[in-house]
Amino acid sequence: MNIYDIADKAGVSIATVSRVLNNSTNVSQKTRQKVLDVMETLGYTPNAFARGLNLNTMKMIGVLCTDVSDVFYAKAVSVIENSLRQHGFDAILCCTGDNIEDKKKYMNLLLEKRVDALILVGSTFKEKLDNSHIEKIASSIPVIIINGLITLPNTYCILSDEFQAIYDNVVRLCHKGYENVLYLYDVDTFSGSQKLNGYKNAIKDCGLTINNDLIIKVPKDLNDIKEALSNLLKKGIVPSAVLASEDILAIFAMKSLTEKGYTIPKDIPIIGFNNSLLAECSTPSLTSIDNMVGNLCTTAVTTLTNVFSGEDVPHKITISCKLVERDTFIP
Amino acid sequence: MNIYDIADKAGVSIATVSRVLNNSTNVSQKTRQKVLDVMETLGYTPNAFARGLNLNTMKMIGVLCTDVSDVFYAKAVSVIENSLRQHGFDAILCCTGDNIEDKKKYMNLLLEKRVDALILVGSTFKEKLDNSHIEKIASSIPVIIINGLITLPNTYCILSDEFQAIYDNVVRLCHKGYENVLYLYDVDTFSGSQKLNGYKNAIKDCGLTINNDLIIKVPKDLNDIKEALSNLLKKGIVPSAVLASEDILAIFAMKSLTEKGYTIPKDIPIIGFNNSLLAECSTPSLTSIDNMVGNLCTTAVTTLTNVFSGEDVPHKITISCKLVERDTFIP
DNA sequence: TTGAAAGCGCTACCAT
DNA sequence: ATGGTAGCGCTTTCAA
Repeated sequence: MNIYDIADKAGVSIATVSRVLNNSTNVSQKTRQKVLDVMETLGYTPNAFARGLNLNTMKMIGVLCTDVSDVFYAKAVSVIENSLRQHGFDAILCCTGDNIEDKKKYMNLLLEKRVDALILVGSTFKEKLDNSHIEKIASSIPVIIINGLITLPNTYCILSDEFQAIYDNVVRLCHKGYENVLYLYDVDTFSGSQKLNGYKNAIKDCGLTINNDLIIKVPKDLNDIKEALSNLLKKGIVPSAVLASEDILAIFAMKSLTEKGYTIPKDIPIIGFNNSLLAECSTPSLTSIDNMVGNLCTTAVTTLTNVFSGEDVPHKITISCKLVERDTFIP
Repeated sequence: MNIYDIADKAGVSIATVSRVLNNSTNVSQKTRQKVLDVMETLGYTPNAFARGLNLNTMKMIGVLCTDVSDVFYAKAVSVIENSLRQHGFDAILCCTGDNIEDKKKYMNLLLEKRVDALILVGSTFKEKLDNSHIEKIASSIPVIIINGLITLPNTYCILSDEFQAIYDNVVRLCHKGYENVLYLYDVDTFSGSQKLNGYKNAIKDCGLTINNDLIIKVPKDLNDIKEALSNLLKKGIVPSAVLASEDILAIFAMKSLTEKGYTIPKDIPIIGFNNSLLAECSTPSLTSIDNMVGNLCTTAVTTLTNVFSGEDVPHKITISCKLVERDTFIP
């Protein structure tokens, strides 16, 4: 069934039907109602492809992340999807995994689907790397990057100030006398390096020297973390506090240290990052830095709609984090 | 830029360009290469809307769930998206929330986008309720339902055998002497009632009587659960074991009971459901029933592709769960 | 206020 | 193997 059928039954032209469909003002109330009635009784649904072909948009946004099953990305995608919908957009989800070639491939697939924009969540693209590809995309549609920084025309970055958050908390720990702060992280994304820099700068600014044994890169796996901590302790190094780039790392560290006889937080306070559900579920519950993912994502969508409406939009917006106090560290 | 531009530059007709685009065999190797070269140098991207208008498909599937930020749905959506992509489909994500009117609205939006099928994850629709709406949709596109049961033409249900899983574990607990098994749940979805029935039937089949005080419906909130358990204990009822419809409920119950001086699992063993990351993160780690969400979702996608290729597909596929043993209950 | 008709960019059928 | 052309269902301009 199409616009012609409706026009026939209603005794008007397809132009009029189209006008009704698009809420055009130039239709008499009587005609409009007649057309609407016919649509209703026939159960007509406009064809979005034909519409898209004319308007060159189907109001769809491509949302890319490495993996929605990760709690952080899941929350982000959830908020993004809801905000987009409130603005009349659908979200095409694309979980790319870590491989950079796959990412490019998937971006191209989304481009072929003629999405109106791309939102990259926690892109693992680092500055200076592979910008050519993003550049090509940004030349045709806006690209919003959440927790990633790329300086190119038509790209907009929404960042949580992870550098500052880590910096502040390391400084705080140092000032409370915890000078051997162990830092755990797992990936070298933009976000990852921001955090790591926060740690390093804080250590320096506290007048301490960076001990590379206290900076451990380790996968999100309990056994790997147990092993890493065993090795550390074997070297005779006992961390005075632990800070992790993600809650799960902090929790696994807590489990490992508890197993080795340390009491958390009495012996070793621990701080996680993301303030995820995991933080609430662990025992003792995990003090964690909240990266304000909800804010980040709604800001991203607002930014996007502003771009669409031709407003002057800043290239970079930074949102501060906040510490959520629970049992593993009380400031 | 369109197919005409390519045809011009390559000195062929648009028909030939279209053939190259669609990998038709009736093109000489020489012509094909020439056209491909032109496409490459001009950076041509075919217009999916025009293509969709002709073929009446853009190879997109609507994926509905209440909320992707929930760990279970996140995992499900992740697997579904990946499987769909392997079959050349994109996933339009739609988080509906719990409101049934919203669900209907969103389903209609997806229909308007002319998706090729709908996958409902953990629908809260109950049998006999609101089938008319699904029926209408299923009359135009296939509807796959994960952990929900609706018997209608062109609907296909992929279920995890949650009834049996709960049943078996309650029976197991009873046989080990734990006769006052507390059952915690939070929602009355199809899935929810399957589990509850499993509990009730098991209690009966063990020759015990159902004690309604031991069946508690409570939100996924630590304080609510603390309060519910306090009330239970005040009545003088101490559960001999706890079974929960979701890991998070089990974990909060564990926290509450630990706080009240009980030792888990020595005093009270606990079993969760979903085998989520939370189970691994809690202390002690949570024994949990794995609902095989990965299997469920890949089966759903396979089922869908079979429907598309016109194969004879069963209306209902049930996949059994399995108990993953950790520290809170060792059978 | 309404209608006629020209696209939008592609696919697929029919010729050649 | 290639080209011509009629749609696909809609929006939008121009006329009336």
